[in-house]
Amino acid sequence: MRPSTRSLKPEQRAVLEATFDLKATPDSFLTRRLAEECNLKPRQVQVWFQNRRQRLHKRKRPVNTTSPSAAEPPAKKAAAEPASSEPERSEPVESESVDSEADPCSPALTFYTDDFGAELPLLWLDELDVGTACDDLGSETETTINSPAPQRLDAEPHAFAFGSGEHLSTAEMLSLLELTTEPLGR
DNA sequence: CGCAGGGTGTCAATTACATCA
DNA sequence: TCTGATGTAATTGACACCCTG
Repeated sequence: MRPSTRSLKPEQRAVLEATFDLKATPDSFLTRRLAEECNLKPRQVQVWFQNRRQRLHKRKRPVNTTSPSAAEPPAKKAAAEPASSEPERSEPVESESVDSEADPCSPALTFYTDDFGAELPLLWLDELDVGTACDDLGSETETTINSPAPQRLDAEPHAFAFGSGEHLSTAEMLSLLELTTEPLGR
């Protein structure tokens, strides 16, 4: 709302928002990629996503001061507990972000809209070199993208595995992203 | 095979700053 | 002008996982 001097530029935020809408927890490669595209430090991108997730959580369930421990189990382990049935993990990727926040401030951003109805910032989607698209996303998703391998693929339930490979079509990429996140419902 | 340490990532909480009413 | 509320970027501390020796 307020364009604070400390805030990121609208274009940068638009890219991050759009990406967040599809993937709330980007892996290291995607983080670097976004940092590159947005002219930010990877750390900044990381922090942005972190804060974004935090904001989303707080909005969804406002801090209940009544019984914090009762309603919220340890929750610490959720950080690196991908396969577990953490309800929170799947939620942050709802809609809300792009529609309500990115839109008004994304003048120069070009989005790709596929038959899926999802929008992606072309800048990074176009350049993702994806190799082997795994058909079976249910348990072990392994998409290979031509770039340095992230350290912790398992950090996410359906993480991508970067290695080497060919191009994945935009539609395939989108479908992967769609499957790795909640349905956008747009 | 089991264990310890390093590296990495996430989350929750917190801080610092900017802006607005 | 001052103050409180709000939003955002960044930091800190704890925890969990993977990899390696």
